[in-house]
Amino acid sequence: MNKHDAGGFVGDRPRSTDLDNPLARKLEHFARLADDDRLQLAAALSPARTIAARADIREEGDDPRSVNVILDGWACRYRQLPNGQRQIVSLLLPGDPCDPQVFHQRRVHHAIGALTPVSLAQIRGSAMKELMAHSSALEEAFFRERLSATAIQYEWTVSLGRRSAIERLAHLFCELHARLDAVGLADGASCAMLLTQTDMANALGQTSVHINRTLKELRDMELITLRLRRLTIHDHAGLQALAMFEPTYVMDDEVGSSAQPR
Amino acid sequence: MNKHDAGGFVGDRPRSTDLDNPLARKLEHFARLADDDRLQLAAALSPARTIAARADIREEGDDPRSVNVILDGWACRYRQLPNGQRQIVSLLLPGDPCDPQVFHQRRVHHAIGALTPVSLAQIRGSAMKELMAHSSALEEAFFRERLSATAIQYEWTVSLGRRSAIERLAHLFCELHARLDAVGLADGASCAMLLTQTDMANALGQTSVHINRTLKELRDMELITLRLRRLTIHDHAGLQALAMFEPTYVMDDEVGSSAQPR
DNA sequence: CGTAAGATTGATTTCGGTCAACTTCAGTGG
DNA sequence: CCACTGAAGTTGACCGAAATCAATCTTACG
Repeated sequence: MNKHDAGGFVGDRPRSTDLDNPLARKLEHFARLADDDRLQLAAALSPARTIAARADIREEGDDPRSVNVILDGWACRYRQLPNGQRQIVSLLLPGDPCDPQVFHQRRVHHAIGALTPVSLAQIRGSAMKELMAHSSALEEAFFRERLSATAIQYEWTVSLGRRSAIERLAHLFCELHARLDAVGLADGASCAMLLTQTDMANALGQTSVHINRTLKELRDMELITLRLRRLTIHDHAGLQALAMFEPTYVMDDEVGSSAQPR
Repeated sequence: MNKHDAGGFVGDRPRSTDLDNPLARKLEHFARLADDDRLQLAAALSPARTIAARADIREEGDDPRSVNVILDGWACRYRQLPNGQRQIVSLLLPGDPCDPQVFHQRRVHHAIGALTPVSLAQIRGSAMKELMAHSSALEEAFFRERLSATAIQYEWTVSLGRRSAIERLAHLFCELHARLDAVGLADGASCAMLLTQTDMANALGQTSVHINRTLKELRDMELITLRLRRLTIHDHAGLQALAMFEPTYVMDDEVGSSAQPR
């Protein structure tokens, strides 16, 4: 599973940067990649480093175009208001780039924090440019990945603005399941759910007390169960209808995702 | 509710694509442009077309990388939920690109609508690439423009999630004033305010009735006045403090904006 | 100058927040 | 192996900000 002369110089290649990383799996949804594309991509990923749960992810390098990619674990982009309130602005799952560009603005307006232990790899800006220049498939894939992230961000605005508590939570679960499914991390109707109720509250602009009650309501409606950090969706169609969730915006791909019942 | 398109082709005037367009003014904040950069930029802008107030802005071409730039008027990105509720996801002001890429996703998940009559110019994808290739200043400027738009989007999430009604409205006013100021459209402490109270409600996830009361409260606190589609900020520091507004995320530039008291 | 969109105001309701107590659970060390 | 600890989750009583419903009033403009 190892190859050199991948157009580069990279000598030693640790395990984490192998061909089957979550970023590659995700990009497959956005463009049909050639074997060589996957090779180049894997070669561009720096060795993984690990961040402890609840620690902030900080930039080290100085290259504003470089991209940190999550290989394992969950993280979030968040903002802490002067009055102490916290709002999670986006959730970052395996395969997601977590645009460290933000570290290059004058003042950091939102931080990136690990919600669980996180393993990260970096693609340098120069390597990124080369990837895009060499492969139009990769260029297309990265371009559409950005569109997808943006669409997800817009949909969060819609949730916070116009969805009720139960709709919001339902929508979050639909989104997370779809995103995890896209990188092969959903197991049929179930997937990991690594957020605490307080995290959910910080993401959905509510209190953990009310999340708890809403969760109970979703359980009582027999739409989901949530046990041992694992979410199971019993009635996918029902949950999506309640959430007014339209699955296509997450991936909007050619192939269609694997575990989308109904 | 939406009228049909304004047919386009209204009095094409190369005038609008002159050197002093709002996009150029905005980009100046992000990188120091040479005369030649401004020239190239102006040349890349297609003749302006006009969209009627309350009409949707639709894509015509087929080039996913092309960018529509607002030259005059206000628009918004919005989403209409199946239950009829409307949420404005972002506001688009003169100088803002309104990423028509969205029209190239399978299903359009959010539309772009004119809030006032809008005049638009387009930069083709190929022209865009050339601009970036020829001038690293323009490349830098467009790159940072994207960062800024993203930061604004994140801040909306924070507003909807964690700010109270009056804080939200105050924050919106601070943001709009800063953005208009950056393209030379603020006049000291005052600027145009082309949103109806219903628009504000749709942007801030509230009802127009409550916007009205909140507006009154802001007036009573002598922070602002709003008359004849014009906003005047009487106590900039007070408004910013109330909104927990941190001006730098909007532009975060070298030069600093012109009308930022204190 | 008539009309419709927008703005204003009051009365009432409701969803979600606040406060507070209590339980469960995972991990740690004696 | 159990006792202790702190974080996470659960539940109840009460409160309050914003929604809803409804009735004007004002303004822009054809």
